[in-house]
Amino acid sequence: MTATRFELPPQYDPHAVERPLYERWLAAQAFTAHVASPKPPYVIVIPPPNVTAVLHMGQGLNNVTQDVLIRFERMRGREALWLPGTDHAGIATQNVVERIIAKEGKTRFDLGRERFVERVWAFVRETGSTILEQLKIIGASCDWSRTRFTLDPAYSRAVREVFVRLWEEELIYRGHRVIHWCPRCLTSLSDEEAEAEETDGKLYYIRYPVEDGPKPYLTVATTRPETMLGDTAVAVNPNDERYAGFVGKLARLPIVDLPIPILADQAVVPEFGTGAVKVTPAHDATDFDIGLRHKLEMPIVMTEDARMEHPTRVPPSLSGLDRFDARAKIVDLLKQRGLLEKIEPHRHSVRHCYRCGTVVEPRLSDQWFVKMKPLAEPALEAYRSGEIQLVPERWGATYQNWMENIRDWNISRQLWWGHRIPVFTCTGCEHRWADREDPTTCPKCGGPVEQDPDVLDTWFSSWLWPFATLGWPDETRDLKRFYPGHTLVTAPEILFFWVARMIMAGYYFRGARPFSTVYLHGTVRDTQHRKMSKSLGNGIDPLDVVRLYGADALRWTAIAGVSLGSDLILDPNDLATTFAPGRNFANKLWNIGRFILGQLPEQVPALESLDVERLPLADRWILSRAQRAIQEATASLEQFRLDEAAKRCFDFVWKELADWYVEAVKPRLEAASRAAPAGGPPGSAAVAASDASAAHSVLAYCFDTALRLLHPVVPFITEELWQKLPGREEGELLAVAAWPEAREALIAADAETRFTMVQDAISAIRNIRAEYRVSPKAQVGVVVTGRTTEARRAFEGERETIIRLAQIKALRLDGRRASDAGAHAVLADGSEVFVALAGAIDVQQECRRLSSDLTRLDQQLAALAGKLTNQQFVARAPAEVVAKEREKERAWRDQRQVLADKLKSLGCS
RNA sequence: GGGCGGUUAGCUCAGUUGGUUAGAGCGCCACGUUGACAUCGUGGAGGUCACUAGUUCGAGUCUAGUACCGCCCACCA
Repeated sequence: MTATRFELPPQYDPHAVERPLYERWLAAQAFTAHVASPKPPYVIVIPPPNVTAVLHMGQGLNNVTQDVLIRFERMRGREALWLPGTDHAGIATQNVVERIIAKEGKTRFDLGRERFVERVWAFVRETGSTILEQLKIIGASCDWSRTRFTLDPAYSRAVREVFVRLWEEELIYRGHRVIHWCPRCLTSLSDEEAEAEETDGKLYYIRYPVEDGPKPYLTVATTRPETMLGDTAVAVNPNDERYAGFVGKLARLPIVDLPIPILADQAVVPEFGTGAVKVTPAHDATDFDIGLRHKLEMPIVMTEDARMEHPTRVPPSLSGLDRFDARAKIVDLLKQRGLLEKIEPHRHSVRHCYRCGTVVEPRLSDQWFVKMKPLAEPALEAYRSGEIQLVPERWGATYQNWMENIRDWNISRQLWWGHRIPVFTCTGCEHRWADREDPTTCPKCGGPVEQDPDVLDTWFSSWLWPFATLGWPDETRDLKRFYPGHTLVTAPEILFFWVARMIMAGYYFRGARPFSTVYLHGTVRDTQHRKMSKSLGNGIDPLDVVRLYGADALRWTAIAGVSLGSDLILDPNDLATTFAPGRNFANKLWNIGRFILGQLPEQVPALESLDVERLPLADRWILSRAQRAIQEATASLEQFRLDEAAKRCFDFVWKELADWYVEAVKPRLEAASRAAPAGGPPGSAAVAASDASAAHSVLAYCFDTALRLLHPVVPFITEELWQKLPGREEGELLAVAAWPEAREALIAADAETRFTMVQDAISAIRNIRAEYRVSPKAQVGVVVTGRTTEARRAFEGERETIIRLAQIKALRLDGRRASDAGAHAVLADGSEVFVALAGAIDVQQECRRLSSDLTRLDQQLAALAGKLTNQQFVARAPAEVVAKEREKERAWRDQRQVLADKLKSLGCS
């Protein structure tokens, strides 16, 4: 925006200022953290978005929250580092590129591993910076000079180092067990990556014929009939007397037509289903354990993409069928043979792949696991001792529960995109080891070596983010200066995936917490409280919001619209309403700025040069309110109550500065501009000028303070306006300016009380005018009678304010009035307001008004009297509470008296 | 099955250790363009704080239970 401060347009135009300002911040390196600076550090590492991601509202909320915190701490004088970057996101990214080449009619197997990975790299190089650029658009003050990617060579070295260390410490092992397998992504998943979802399914009761048993068959219940092709036993609980006679006999597995043992195992719950369960060791984790205990065979009867296949167990008619088609067909076959007893509806949880939603298939395979118990202990202790705090605190129980019941982590993925597992096997002597370098020959026998084909779980690299981004394992200057970090801001969804594991890695590899506070914000939802998602089509594109209403409006809604830990509810069908508060506020701020900047001379005297004690009441009031705003906003930010901080600043700017102070000070400013050229009575010009000059100081100070306080939430508009304040030096930036400090000397409780009386008087007059429908143009006469000396002084001091804000012609403060034709009001302290309305007044209406006030007061007084005559209350309540109630009663009685007198004098019945 | 959260104005939500007449934004009604702002101003209407019982001098706030909504965890197949 090139306009000078005297010719700003009446509407704030975010597009004209945002990009140039961001460029300016970058050019000034305002967001760059310095290793050599003497300031105490404050570090946030970004939750790295997927490298292929485009910004969505959840990330908008996440990043704006981080930006508020980092900007606040930067202004407070800390060496603030917000470290940005992206995650290679193994499965997700591989899926994206697989979809792209699918359009060319190819699969990754057509390309081969090397060419496919090259293809992914090309894609990442092309699109990988998209989301980072989008973060700039919403104003994120990241230190872009430190941007990291989890597949950077340096970062990959850290991943490899961690793997090898864990290997050396024997915390990594090869496990042969049933894991979660995604038949679409063709990879194994960790327990966390297989999301349970309640589903309405069916429970099939199937009869397995029994040879020489007490009965000719045994009925088992299953939700997955197709797995029966892999059954190698039937199990019952050892204490289940119903089946005692069956244990040790053989059942005939239908369709496959094989004999399988009936055995007893503790894992079987007698109450569920029939109490007899089919055992499929290769396709069910519990059955696998049973299989181990009873040394059963464990045939795998499905292909990796979940089609039925087995040389002897799958009959030709089922071979090659998808598992769900096979299920239907098997159910038919059982029906035909009279072996299907019944089908019951059954609600149970089914696990799905967290990346593609496919139903996960439990599958027996060999994978690499990390032993987690040794890692979890310090992480658990960190929470218990308070070294790491969760905000809101209630997530602590969830964290603790997970840590206490932690299970080993399957870290191998059958993918191509990611960190290849650095395990090597000699094809000669079968020696197997993990290596920091790529070996060409076996160190034992010199034979040829093969590397493990799998890659590591993406989270196995991101759990190192707080230190691998700073150069670990090297003891870099960055690492020494910026580790440990401070605040981690994220959604609870990745508490286990990422946060818990970062804490474990931090203690294990660095011996120190990665951060001291975990701030967990809510989820972005639509008005039906559904999570915003691409598939539901209920999302809001943050960039659309920026285009329509500006980045600050987006930020305002994301911060002021959501309290600590709660979800952010937005209406995707009504962006205008959703983001209007932020846009309106920005515009208000802009116009307050327009007015104030237009008033200020080039040289504004510093506040320090004023004798605060002698300032007009309104000035002392607003200066005091500014201190409160500073104190309260700062305290709220320190407690992560960002919405409270934002709203407190909003109220200061709009409800206090604009609605009252600016209006109160206008007469003085006008008087000065009138007096200056012509001159009135001797000396009046000088007085007016000095009054105005003081007002300039107060205005400049309050506005400057407001801009500083609001900058973390709405950085663009505040910077733009701040730049236009007089006295700005070349190159000065609000982004790195000092956070305001409250000054005790400016706090004036008495001024606040007295100005409140003035506000009450004005409101009372306005109320009467509205109620009697007095035209705004009608300049009525008003008499205000202060009850106390204090009140009278206040009204006298702000006489001009009352006249102006209540739109009145004549104001008397001596209690004398021309007639009784008018409307009355009684203020909280018993002061009286009389508005002369000769002609317009309707005595009946006035009576009704006053009596209804009286009735209300009487009701309140009655309730209060009940309280005060209650001996229990007087005896048990704290003395100050009782005193407060007594004081209240006195004030209400005064008000009542005044009202009653009025009614009497008006002759109301 | 276990654990956690929510239920306050038409809508979205505040209400921090129990203590003024329960608040805000948006929406609604009335009036109004006075040179900062109609993306505005002034005034107003609107709430038995989900329900029940309890603790207490006093409960939106604490306790127990009920109902509905949501989230997390869990090897009952």
